[in-house]
Amino acid sequence: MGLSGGVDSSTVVSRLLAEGHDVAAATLVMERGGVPVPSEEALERARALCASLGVEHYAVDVADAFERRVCGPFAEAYARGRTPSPCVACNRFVKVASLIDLADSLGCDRVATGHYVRLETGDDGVVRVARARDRSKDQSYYLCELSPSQVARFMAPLAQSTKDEVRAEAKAAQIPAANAAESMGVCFAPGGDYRAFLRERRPDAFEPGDIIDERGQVLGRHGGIAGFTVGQRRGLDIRTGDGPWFVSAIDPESRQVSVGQGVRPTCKRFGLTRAVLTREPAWFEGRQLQVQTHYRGRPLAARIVVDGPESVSVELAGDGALAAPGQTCAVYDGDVVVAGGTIA
RNA sequence: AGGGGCAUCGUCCAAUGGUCAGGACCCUGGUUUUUGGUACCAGUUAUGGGGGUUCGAAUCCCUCUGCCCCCG
Repeated sequence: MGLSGGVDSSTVVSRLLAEGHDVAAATLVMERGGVPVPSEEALERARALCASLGVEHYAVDVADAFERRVCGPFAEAYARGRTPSPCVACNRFVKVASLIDLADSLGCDRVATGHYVRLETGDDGVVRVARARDRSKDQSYYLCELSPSQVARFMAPLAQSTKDEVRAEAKAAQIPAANAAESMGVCFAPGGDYRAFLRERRPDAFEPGDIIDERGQVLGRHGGIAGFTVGQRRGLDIRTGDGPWFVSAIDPESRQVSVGQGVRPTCKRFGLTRAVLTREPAWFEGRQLQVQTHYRGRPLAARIVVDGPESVSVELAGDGALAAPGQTCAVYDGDVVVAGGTIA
């Protein structure tokens, strides 16, 4: 059981116990810039909770994996003019991966977290991640790149719960974290300031460059490509007075940020790399599915063509979507995640 | 050293002589959010200077300054 020390995971521990499971809890810890993540308080809450419940608790240092699978790629992506989705990578390569490793060493069958997702068994007998009953908290997007073998061992005790129910349950069970604040922002950048983190690690991504329109006209200067994302509007400081401008492309070689005027730049089609598929390629053929290019994004009707083992093409049926290279795109069949990948 | 035109938020524009000079973009802040962005909400900033007419001037008159255009 992954126990961060927050409300959700704390509630999951007591719930699993109540259901009669033999539970061991693990808090994944690391140090970022001299600051412990999660906080000392959260770790202490987790320890205290386990002590009071009689649950074994482990603090697992995941600093190495986090650096290699999340932080490193995060900085690298920005330096290449892309916009990474660190939480998706973290869930797959750090959180769930570490928990499974620990489960193996302890002889545990399954791993659980406090994610708001549901698990659904398909007509082919394969278990997949699906949207939580509480749609407003649904985190299936963040778990869309879990491998099938990971999902097979995954448990999602909060699948049917709402946040309010969890808070009430935590309160009733006298869990100290009941009133803890929601986490937000990148966990590894102090104060959530990812740009300060990047500036220190990749100063080259903060070299000034030109802001140009589609005809190559220079409209302004910028303070580094790491400050921009395709689709971004604010921060360009373009004062033509005739409508907003949006970032349409970022070129790391020339350090040029291209912008277009008027409406948000949307893509009708784009490719996914490092895609994780939970269906056979043939299954996708001609099938009407939905894609989501942001955690809070609306699912959009689309077709998927599998081009290779980890490569697919997405073709939107409607007006297109804001698709920033480097971001995660989740593919749904209704409520069920059938694929996930990185926007090319 | 002829003639004509224009000067309003940071930018681009609006305002029959009459409510706190309006909007868009930018910017700032907030909401939302286990990424970045988007979206939504809110907010700051202006009548080039000086005179005059009028109860009242962004608006009419004079002048200074600065731009633009046409003809020499």
